[in-house]
Amino acid sequence: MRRKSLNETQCPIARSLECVGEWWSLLIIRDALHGLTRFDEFQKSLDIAPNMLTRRLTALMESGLLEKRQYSVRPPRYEYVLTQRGRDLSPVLTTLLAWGNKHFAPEGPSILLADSQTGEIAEPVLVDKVTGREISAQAHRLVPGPAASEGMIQRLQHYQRQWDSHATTTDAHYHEES
Amino acid sequence: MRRKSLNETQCPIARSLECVGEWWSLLIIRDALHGLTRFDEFQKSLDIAPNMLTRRLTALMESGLLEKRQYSVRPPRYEYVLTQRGRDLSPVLTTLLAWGNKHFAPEGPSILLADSQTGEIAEPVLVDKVTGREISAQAHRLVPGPAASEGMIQRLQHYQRQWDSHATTTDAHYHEES
DNA sequence: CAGTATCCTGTCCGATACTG
DNA sequence: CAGTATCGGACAGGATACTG
Repeated sequence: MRRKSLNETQCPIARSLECVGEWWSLLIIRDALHGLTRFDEFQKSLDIAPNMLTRRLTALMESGLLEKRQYSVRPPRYEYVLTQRGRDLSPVLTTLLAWGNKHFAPEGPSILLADSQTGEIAEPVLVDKVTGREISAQAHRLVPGPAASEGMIQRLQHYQRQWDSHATTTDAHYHEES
Repeated sequence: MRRKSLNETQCPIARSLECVGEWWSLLIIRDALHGLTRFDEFQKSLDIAPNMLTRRLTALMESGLLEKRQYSVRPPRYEYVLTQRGRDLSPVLTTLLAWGNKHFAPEGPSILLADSQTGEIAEPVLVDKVTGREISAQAHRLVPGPAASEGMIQRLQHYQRQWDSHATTTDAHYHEES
């Protein structure tokens, strides 16, 4: 395949990007999460060339994020629906949305998340379901899982050392940036 | 620029992807979050061609995710450190990690997130900081923010209709139409 | 060590034309 | 409406050589 280094990588982030790294992928998933299912809905919404859309849809199906379903026999018509795997990308898109709102919306956000019942604006935060505490670089760290290879363990140890020294040496100027 | 449709888009997800859509970007940020700062640390960790690394680092600096800082005068040496904007990508990477663990680790995850104090495995979930409830497609929806254009409002209304019909046809029990 | 300078290939992506 | 076929351009990404 294209990037040999990744096939050897067990890094789940790299593996995830293998699926949704291409530019349109996440936007298609975004629209699918919004309920779009048909070819021309996607095309109009994304303003994407039809051949590109075909390619991306095919790739997403091969990755198991979308399923093609026939909804009409005559004429034969298909719709593209999210699998569970695709739906599970929702938190990724939500955090991406929050990040974009925070950093690329000088005149205020144009899209916000709201509670369906109360209508109140929601503020998405990542927390540890076990302890309820907010996930942070200080309070959490990465550890090797059951399937970690020897190389991965080394890598994580290396990271840990890097982070330790980084944290102690650069803590000072963290606070002086606005 | 390359994708004219996106410059017109106010979608914060699209704007975010404008920054980190390229393939290496998020992996570099991942390593930077782990404490890597120097050119050759990145290069060894990512196994990336040096010219590509230069290009990506430059792009990330132009997007305001990284800063170049001189840490030695003679010989002149620079390090690449995350800005606040770059550090704020951490939740995105964490959710991506969780997604990868869930869907692309048949023999179990190779990397997990753990509580630094207790060592307990953490389970990242996205919740609404206001209500404390978990963010879900059923309990939350997207609404136009203060800077939403007329087109964006239309778009969100369109999404809402799509989602309603989708929800009622596929999961009738979720939502009684009022 | 920390990159820069070239050159090359793959492919992402767009535009257009066409089909059942 | 729901795509497929074909062509071409831009650029991400790779390999290699070279520099202070």
